[in-house]
Amino acid sequence: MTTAIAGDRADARRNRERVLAAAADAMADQGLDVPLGEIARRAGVGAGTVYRHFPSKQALLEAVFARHLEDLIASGERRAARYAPTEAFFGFLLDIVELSSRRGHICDVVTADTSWPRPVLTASRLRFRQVLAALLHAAQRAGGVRPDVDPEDVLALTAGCVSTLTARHDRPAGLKLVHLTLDGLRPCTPVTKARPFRDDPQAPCCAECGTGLTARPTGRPIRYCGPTCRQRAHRRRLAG
Amino acid sequence: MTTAIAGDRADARRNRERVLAAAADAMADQGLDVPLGEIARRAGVGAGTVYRHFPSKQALLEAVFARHLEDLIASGERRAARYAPTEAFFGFLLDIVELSSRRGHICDVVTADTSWPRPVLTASRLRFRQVLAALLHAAQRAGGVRPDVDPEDVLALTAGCVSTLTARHDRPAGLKLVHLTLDGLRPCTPVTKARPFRDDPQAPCCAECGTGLTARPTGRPIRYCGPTCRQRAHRRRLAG
Amino acid sequence: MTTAIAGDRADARRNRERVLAAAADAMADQGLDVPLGEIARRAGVGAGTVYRHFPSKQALLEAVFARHLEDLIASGERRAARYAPTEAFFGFLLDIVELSSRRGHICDVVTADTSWPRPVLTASRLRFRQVLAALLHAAQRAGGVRPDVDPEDVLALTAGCVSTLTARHDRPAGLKLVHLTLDGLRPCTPVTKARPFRDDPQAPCCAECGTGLTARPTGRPIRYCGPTCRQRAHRRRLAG
Amino acid sequence: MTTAIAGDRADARRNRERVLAAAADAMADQGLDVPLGEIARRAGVGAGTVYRHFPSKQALLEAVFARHLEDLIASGERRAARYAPTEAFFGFLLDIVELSSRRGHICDVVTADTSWPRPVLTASRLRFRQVLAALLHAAQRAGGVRPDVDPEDVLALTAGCVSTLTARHDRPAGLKLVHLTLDGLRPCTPVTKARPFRDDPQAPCCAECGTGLTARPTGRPIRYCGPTCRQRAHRRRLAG
DNA sequence: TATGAATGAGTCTTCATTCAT
DNA sequence: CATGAATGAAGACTCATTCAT
Repeated sequence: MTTAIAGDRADARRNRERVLAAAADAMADQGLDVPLGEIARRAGVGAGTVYRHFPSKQALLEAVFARHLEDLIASGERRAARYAPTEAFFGFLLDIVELSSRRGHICDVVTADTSWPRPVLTASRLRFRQVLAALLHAAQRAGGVRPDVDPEDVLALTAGCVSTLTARHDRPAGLKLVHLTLDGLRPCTPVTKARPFRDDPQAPCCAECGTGLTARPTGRPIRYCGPTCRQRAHRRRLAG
Repeated sequence: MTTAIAGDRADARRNRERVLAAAADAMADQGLDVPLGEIARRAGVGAGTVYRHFPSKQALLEAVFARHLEDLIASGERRAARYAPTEAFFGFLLDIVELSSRRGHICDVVTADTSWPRPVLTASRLRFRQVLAALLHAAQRAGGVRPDVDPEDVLALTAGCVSTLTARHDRPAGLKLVHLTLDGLRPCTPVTKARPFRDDPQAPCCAECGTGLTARPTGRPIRYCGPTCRQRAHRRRLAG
Repeated sequence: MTTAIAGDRADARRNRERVLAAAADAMADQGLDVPLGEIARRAGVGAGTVYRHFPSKQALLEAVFARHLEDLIASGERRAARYAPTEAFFGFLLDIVELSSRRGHICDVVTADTSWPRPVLTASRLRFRQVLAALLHAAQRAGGVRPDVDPEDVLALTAGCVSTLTARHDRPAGLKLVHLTLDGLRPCTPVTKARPFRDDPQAPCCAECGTGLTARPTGRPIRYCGPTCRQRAHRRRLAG
Repeated sequence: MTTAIAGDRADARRNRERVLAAAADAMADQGLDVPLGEIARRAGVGAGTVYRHFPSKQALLEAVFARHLEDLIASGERRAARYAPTEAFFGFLLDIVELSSRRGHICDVVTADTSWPRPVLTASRLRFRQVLAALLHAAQRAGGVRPDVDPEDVLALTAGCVSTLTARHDRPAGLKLVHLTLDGLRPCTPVTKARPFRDDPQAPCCAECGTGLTARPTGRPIRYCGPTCRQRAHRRRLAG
């Protein structure tokens, strides 16, 4: 009896694995809307077998996500164990980008906090957050990462990197951009300031550098914050 | 009479606008898979009316995208006309991020070149690319942007920023990250180097700094690239 | 006022004609399921105008049919007025076949008595029947048509001819068949007898000529009705 | 998994049969435009089940047609095996008329060669043609059928017979007409000649017998081909 | 037990008909 | 008054889920 059950269990586990792998592939190829029948077909099992292992399609997708998160967690733990903090942190982020972009649409889960209602993912997600936070804080203590970013920042930025890498079909070029982005987390990077349009009457600003301007009492509208910018604009006009 | 497209009557134009707006809203709320009936319901019209104005759901989505692109183009042209090159360029990117993230899933279109087979979008997309390229090149000539990025890079990075902003539900924090990312386009930012795992047998590297290592003939595995890194790791272990 | 109304009437009549003609064309091209909008498009009017002239699509189709019937009636009356009875009768049938097959699916109406519920057609149909019956009876009195056929027979046969002509894409060949068929209405053509399968136990018949057979009391099954047929079958077997 | 076709399980085969039968019935009752849902309802299954067995409505109709053709083929082969050539040939035609008219609109398929684009029917159609041609040629060799008809002629004529039988709601009367028509295929039947209208200026002909007339140099229009016809017309006028 | 057949609600799309312009 | 835009009830088809084999 025991042996028979054990045999069944092995069989079931094998099927479960095949379904999970097929689902991950199918989702990467065709998006999250891939029909369940397609997943079953790729796994070489019947639709009923998929339902034997996962109570709904939703649950299957969550299992795929959880599996992905576990891969990331494992990667983070390896990085933490074997590298200096800063190296481990950035290496982990690159791992996330790499693994997530390869898996297509699955990457969303890394950041999605509220979009999946079921609590199945909670455990994996929590551990993932802990690993990320630990690596981040260690790197910050080591001085390799700006102190004013929190784990949410990092997560959002990483999601952006996955998007960047996916958008840039030229893979080396994409990676270059990812590195560019991640370097923004290192200390001492200046921050671009957003500026309103110059002609916005509610917020006049220098036409050259965008500095906010205060209207003169004379009423004549001013265009530049000072002679420096006026001169610079003049030179540009000459250069045409 | 297969799907005659509506003409220019006042009520028809009004309905067309309502449908477009409702579609943009619905897509932002529920994704590109939003049922057409939901769009019709939001617009307060019948399903048939949607089809009178757009011959298929696909065409409706494309029209929404094209409209979005045209908004971006207009924004870019305003920036180009009224700002110094570098200001205009970064302002345009922030506009894109701003407008696209508000519109949810529509942002994909900014980067998607080949994913939409129909040529409806071609014209808008082309002009968008031209505007972006012009702003980029002007900013590069002005010395405000690294010379080694091309329009594709910028587009991919911008897509990443949209993703970042969407992922970070805290809006000011998200904008901070976006600025961080865009600053990577300014000159003189160093690039993070990706490194393989230290224990990868095919590519051993220093456990502290990641520098590639060459195995010694003695066979004893080495862990650090030199005494400096060994000492640094030691101090970290003491602190840990 | 009167002039204005007269002008309107002329205009309306013109539109009514255009719609009728467009409907006939469209039905010939695309079948009875042609969308009403397509008819309006071909007529160069709006859908509303079609409804101004015909209260429903059904009514429009019936008007087309009635028009077709009136064409046939006119043809029949010309034949009756100008030809000898037998000539007139067969000429009329050929006219029906000709006109109906040219008009595609409309031909059904010639025979359809009960399929169209509305009484709009009744008047035209009645007159058509009268014309046909008059021509038939005259031809029968003249000895040119078998006396044992009635108008229903003729109508059914004519419908068959339309079908034959439509089925045979080679037009001259189709006409040859039509003539072949119509000649069956002339006097003295023998009638093919339908026969059950020889091996049908309920109705044994001669394997050569199909004559019904009576089982012999001996029980040995018989195959031929007599020596003549047996010999004929034998010769055929030799000829192989 | 787009419309996986059902396999060979007992229940699946049973359902497939029920769907086919229901489709044939429904098509006979309501025409080819019968809603698929109606077919499903008659078969006592869900709409999805119909799609499991037939990938589209089109495919279902084709399957019904193919089934019909196969019935006809079987009938033709039985006729060929058990009857003398001429008997077999006419018996086959009567079988076709019988089976097709019972099945309503399906009869079209017998003649339709090019109207169904998909090649599903090709095999059945080809065999049907072969059976028909074989029977025809054998009957022609046996002297029972005019040598100047080809299989296309026969097919077109048979389609006409189906139409005739359908049009004549009185079944025995309809069969009488069918026999009348088919006898036209037997040797030595004269062919009705079509004649233009007498008053057609381009083709003047005798008002009594239709023979073409040549205008006299005197210019006075002539009405009859000779004194015989003139006298005959005179007598008719007296009788009229 | 695993399979895959059956289900039926939901989606896109068409089109006869009505009605505002 | 003619136009053509709006309507909404079907219809074909898909697919997550259940259940018989």
